[in-house]
Amino acid sequence: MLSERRLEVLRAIVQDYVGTEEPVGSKALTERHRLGVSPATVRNDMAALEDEGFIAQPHTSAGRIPTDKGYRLFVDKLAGVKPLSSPERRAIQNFLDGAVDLDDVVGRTVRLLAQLTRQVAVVQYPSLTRSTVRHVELLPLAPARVMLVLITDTGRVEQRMVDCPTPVTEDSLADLRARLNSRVVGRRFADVPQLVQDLPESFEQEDRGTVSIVLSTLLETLVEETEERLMIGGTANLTRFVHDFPLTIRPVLEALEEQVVLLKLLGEAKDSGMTVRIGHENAHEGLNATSVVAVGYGSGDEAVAKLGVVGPTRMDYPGTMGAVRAVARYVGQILAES
Amino acid sequence: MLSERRLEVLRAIVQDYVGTEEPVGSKALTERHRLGVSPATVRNDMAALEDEGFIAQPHTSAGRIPTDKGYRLFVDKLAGVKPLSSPERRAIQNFLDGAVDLDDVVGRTVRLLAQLTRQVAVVQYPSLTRSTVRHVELLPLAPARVMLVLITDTGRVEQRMVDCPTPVTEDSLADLRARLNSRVVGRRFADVPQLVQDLPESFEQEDRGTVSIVLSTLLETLVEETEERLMIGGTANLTRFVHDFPLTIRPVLEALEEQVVLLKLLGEAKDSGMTVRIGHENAHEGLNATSVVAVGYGSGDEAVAKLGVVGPTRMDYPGTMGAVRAVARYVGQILAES
DNA sequence: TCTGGCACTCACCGGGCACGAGTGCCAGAA
DNA sequence: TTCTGGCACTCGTGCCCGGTGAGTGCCAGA
Repeated sequence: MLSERRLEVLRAIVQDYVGTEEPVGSKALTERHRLGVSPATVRNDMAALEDEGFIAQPHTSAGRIPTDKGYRLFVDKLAGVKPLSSPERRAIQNFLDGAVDLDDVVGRTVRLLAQLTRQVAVVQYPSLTRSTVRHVELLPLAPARVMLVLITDTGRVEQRMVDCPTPVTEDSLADLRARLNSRVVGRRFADVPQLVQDLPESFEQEDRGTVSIVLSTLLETLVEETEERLMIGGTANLTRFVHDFPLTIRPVLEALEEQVVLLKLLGEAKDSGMTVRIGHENAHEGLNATSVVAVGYGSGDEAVAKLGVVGPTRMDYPGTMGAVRAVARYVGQILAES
Repeated sequence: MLSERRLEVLRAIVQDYVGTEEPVGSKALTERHRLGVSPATVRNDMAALEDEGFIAQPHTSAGRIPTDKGYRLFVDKLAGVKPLSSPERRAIQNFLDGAVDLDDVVGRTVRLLAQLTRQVAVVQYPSLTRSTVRHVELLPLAPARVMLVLITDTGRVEQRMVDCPTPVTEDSLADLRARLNSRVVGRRFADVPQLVQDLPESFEQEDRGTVSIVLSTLLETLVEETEERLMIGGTANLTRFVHDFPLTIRPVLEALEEQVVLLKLLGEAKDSGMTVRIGHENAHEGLNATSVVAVGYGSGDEAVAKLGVVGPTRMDYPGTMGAVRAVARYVGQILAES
């Protein structure tokens, strides 16, 4: 087991490296931190830490930098979550309070998170499957054409065109609308399929074609939209470290463009509590030099979606985690209010 | 005025430079193009072109590269628009045909354009002000709470919450819905304000409060949403030239993150026909090293929005213009069908 | 007006060299 | 046993320097 002081040395190395972006040597370390021992002692500790795989040397006559394993230990044992200052908290609230609709909430959240952490921010739209139905609307556009509009409790709206096999009257449409809503309003999306299962049977023969096609479109929408949407921002922050890995930036940008990858990334995060994935812990190759800090957010106790940031493994973990957690909380509040 | 051959030399320089990304000298030029004259002659022509400001030398003993002015002349006089191959056209159509809703159309368009041009693609959502109303829906959510849903002929849906001063009955809401729709369906958004101007007067005193707040919310939505939405993609393509301007990439990413800047950029493009803005012709400083190729698209003759690409001034103009034009046409068709 | 020749410029490349940060090891002190 | 100071060693970085070659401008002659 590592002694108390060796852990302290690791913490100091991580902190210095995050700050300076340069390998840190034994002498500099004793000068900047009150370790109470000489550089020679620190060197011995460093050798031990290197044996254990927590730090590494880029080349022989250079200082040490933390490895992924080193950051992992730092995050798990050595670092807390740094709470935001109260001016920062006020700023978050003010900024988010101005949002007019869901798109706006998500957009503002992304910008906010990118600005606070100075990294790339990713925010998932509230998931349909975990949301509840606020309203289903059926609009007659033409005799045999209906628009299906789905509204969630989180304010999200989805619409689909439905071509009916036979012309539908305003009356039977109103009937369907009423019966449909009475069954599904307030229920979770995941439960909708079985709630409407027997609905066609209760209609006249002539309307059943229309009813079942409307229902199947509704169910399709649920399935299709389960592949969630998300928004990203702050990609310009990637250029902050372009000087030491100009070639690392490309795979990251590519990964960020693939929603599938990002959704998987957020999906891997735990539902509650914060998840930190460091370097090679990320399955996607392009993100092997980055860390992801993600957390679920929601209007109530339960997470309806996730948000987080993507940055270099060499990031300020306590600060980033603090910002991510704070933003998630405030977004949850905003959603609960609307 | 420049002689025919000098223009030919300029064209050759632009083509070679776009291909190789390296300053092009007189000797290489005569070897790769059948100009029918010696390097010495070309040198004289180059000197003349440099005097006129069409090309420049990065440093004394190097070849020439085109200036913004040189590219401008190339685009205006020397380059055509390169039509796509028919496999490419088929691929576009197949890819766009699979779209299920407006978001999907725009998303696919962005990816397509980024892939075809290997540059950053920007697609504006169909504008509200130039669209027509397909339907306005009013949904009672609570006794004094109504959701306003606005549907455009291009498939776009906007919704707003309305808090009414007094509880509204289902009947009076239906009445308002019917009268509202009879006035505005099929009309252009820009005309809506004056079409509904006198509507409150025709209602009973007790409902006027509700009517006017619904209308004002509707009008607000029109104004707010005039600041359009857009989608971008292909930012990973920026890294293709990271080797010669690693520091240029940052301002570009920053500019791309500001929707306002992009909207202005597209807004400056002509409504019809293609617009090419080269280097310093772009007002925004961050984009001084990039060119923007933009064009309007729409379901009919008229443009409802714009799309385009952002790339280095050293881009394949004929090919890019061809791709942008083709994609715009197909998107227009898709929108017209839905 | 074009061409070949010629002198000149200057970015780029590779080698050699000094510098210095950082290391590992060891003997002696606490 | 643990820490400390000293010392030799490594090696990346920055700098200078000369050679090379692509490219130029100019000029005299066709």
